[in-house]
Amino acid sequence: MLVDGSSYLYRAFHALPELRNAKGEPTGAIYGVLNMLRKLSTDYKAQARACVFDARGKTFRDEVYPDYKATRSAMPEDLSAQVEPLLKAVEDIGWPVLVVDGVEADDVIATLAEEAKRRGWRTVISTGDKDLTQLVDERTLWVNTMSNEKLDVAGVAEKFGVPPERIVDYLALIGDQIDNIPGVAGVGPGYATKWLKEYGSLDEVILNAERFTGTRGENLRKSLDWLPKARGLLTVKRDVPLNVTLEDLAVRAADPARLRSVYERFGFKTWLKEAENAGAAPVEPASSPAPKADAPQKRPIATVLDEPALTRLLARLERAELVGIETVRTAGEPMAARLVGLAFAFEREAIYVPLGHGYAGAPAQLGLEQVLGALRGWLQNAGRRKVAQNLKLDMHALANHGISLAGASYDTLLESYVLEAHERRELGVLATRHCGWTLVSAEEVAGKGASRIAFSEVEVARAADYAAGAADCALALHDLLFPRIRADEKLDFVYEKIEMPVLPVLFRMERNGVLLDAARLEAQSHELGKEMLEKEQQAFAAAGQPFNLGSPKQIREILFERQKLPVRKKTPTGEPSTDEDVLAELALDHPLPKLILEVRALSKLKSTYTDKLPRAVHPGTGRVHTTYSQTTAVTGRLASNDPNLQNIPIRTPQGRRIREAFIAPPGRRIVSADYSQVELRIMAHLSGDENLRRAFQRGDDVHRATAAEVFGVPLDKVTADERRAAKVINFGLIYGMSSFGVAQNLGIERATAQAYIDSYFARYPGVKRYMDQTREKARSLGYVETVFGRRLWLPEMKSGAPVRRQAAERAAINAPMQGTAADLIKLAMIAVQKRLDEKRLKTLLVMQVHDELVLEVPEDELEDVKSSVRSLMQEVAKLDVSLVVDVGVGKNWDEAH
DNA sequence: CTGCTAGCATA
DNA sequence: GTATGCTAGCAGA
Repeated sequence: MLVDGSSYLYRAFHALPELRNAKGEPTGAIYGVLNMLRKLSTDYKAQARACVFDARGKTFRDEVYPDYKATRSAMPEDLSAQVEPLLKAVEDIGWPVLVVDGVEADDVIATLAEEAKRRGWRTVISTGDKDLTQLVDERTLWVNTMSNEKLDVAGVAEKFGVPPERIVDYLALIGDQIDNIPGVAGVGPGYATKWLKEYGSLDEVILNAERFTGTRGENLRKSLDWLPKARGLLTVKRDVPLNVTLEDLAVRAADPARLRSVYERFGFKTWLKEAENAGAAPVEPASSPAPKADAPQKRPIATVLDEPALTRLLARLERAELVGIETVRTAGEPMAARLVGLAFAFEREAIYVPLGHGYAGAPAQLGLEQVLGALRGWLQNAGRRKVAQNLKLDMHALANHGISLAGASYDTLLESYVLEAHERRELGVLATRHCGWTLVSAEEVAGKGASRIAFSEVEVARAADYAAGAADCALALHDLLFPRIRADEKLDFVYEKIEMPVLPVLFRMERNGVLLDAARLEAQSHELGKEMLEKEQQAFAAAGQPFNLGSPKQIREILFERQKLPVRKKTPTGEPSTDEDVLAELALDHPLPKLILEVRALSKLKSTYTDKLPRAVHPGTGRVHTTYSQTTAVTGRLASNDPNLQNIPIRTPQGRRIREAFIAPPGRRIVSADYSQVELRIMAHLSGDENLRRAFQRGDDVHRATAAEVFGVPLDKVTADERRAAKVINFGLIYGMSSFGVAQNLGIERATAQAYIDSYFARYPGVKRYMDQTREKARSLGYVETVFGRRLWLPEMKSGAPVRRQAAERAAINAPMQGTAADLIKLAMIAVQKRLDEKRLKTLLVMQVHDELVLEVPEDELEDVKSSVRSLMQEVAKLDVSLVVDVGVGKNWDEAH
């Protein structure tokens, strides 16, 4: 029995929830690997066994291939902290540990397997790594103890389409992402199998390389020199020198005292109890949940199909202190969703109420109207508190049926966002990470992509597992996450005073939508189309042939291969770039790049905006309803999608015309209120820099003021170029700039850019100090904060890869400014909506674009709204620098600017 | 049909 | 240099 401990170490670390013992030391990976070994001990009765780990440092593969594993990132701290304790623990539970200097676990395993083979023994190799299937033969079995997959010779042939002795050929063709060994570009498992079946072996494929057609054939020919090397790297060594024999690995009984002390040390309570029962108890199977001290229990699921059950449900809902809810909805936009079922979790039970399952053989269900009629009072009662994952979606689904959800007190999506903005937070992911649960996913019950079925077609029992499980999980997650927020004054403020209160404001904005002049956009589409056609013809003439202007690949061929224009930069995949910067530069000397740029600009406007926006108009309301994501941007900003209303063009006159189509209905006006230079003002506040604060207090044009300081000229003598350079520097500061970026942006030498930056920091020493402190804080604490205490974690600050680390440093500089601005406008939105409600105004908030609020205002409310929105936004917080808001009014969004 | 890349719109 | 979302093209399966 040969176990690849290293492969399980990584997989266990990532697959299991974040376990810790009482001392707070991470134990998840240790638990996972020990669990694996325990399971193997019961599944197989071996006479010799070993658990093998990779040694640190270089191996022969690094010698022959310097890029080996070069793309692998450093081991996370929580994992590396577990390695040494794990090695000891494995020994303590009675498994010999092998770590051989300069040799990878794979090669040690292969060498021992070879020795066993010589002796005629049968061998089981347990690993998560498919590469080792190359060792499978009549007497050698490959098993993955995590997934329970077992492969013998026939199994390997079936899974990969090639026998074990061809696995290295197969792997060489595909390549290995993890170990940074390239294969043939464009060849995946499908083609690798096909080729090896046709030609028999990699050597034959290489010999017949000329016969392969197309891009894939060309790629194969490019890889001819490399493929044998790749195969060499992927072939395990079966003859490494070892100073152990199979006799040394003979299985011995574990020492009960050592077992107990291991389990005790790591807090594996179930195992400890079992070990204390003198080894008589059976070994716990691998599939049992992690022994997490405070892991919640899943609630049993029941389904409500008749009136008495509904009556009982309602009575219990009315008594429950807090209820987890989940709506099952038809797919598509939130505004169009219809209810298919409702789930509730409280006390010791999770309940599913199917409403619209209509497949053949579906059980008789209560009517939608009947159920909503019965539950309406509870759903709309603000005193009955609810929690859900992504409440806004449930609010929309219910609103579509005329129900206004009240008492929506907690949202686990927002709780995770406040606590761990940098982590993933799909419900299933949260369930695993925090509860150690595996949830039934929507994909599992309804399928995905084209084969997805409507929830109304899903079996009631399966939908119940899914929906009641989700409601249950929301309640359980809340119990775990909310106390962590309450315990931290800053996070409590962000959750209670910003995120939860802005949620209903966003909901209202989404339902309000914005009125669109679709006919106007369609007319613009038509014009843009005509213009594009003309430019396209000119481009074809300049190229001497027609080509697809939307294809960077074809543009590359025309410009760099046929016309031999110089390659200015490469894309991340190594192809010559044809982006705007490159084409703009080439356009100085050649006609074609300019035409391509012009067509691109037109095509972007047409395809993304004038063609698409009219189709986004909701048939019921005649307006466009975006969805704001409150938990996408790690900095605290909102994101807008379906459609994105936060990237409507403004810079070019042609683009601006699209804003003319965002209109107010008769008798109303569009009002736009935007914060002026808000991020720079926040920087002035955060840094306390006197010079910068003074510029804002005096009401100076801040870019002009910066130019005067940096270039040492009087304010009224600043040239346009100097102001432009100062503006680039100011923005650069917000983004954690480098001299390289500034130089590129201004088209100047790097040294000159550096001189500007030095001069800036000399004139604004407070800013310099602030930047240094922020970097230092991010490094030492691992996070940065906004003025209001929103926290952004930056795990990559400690990355061993300089590029990643520097990117994290720039994010650390930017996040407090971008994030504080996001906090400010969210607070302002809450205040504005509150006032609209209190004064019973008919004004609607219709859009938010990061530093701008857009409202639709009845003419008789204009004066009131203009002044009150301005003052609410300006007074939303007292910073050391005053906030300035510009307000504009118009019949459309463009005029309002 | 699905997922990725290149490119580009916003603050 | 920060933070996003969307589209067309294209290759893989």
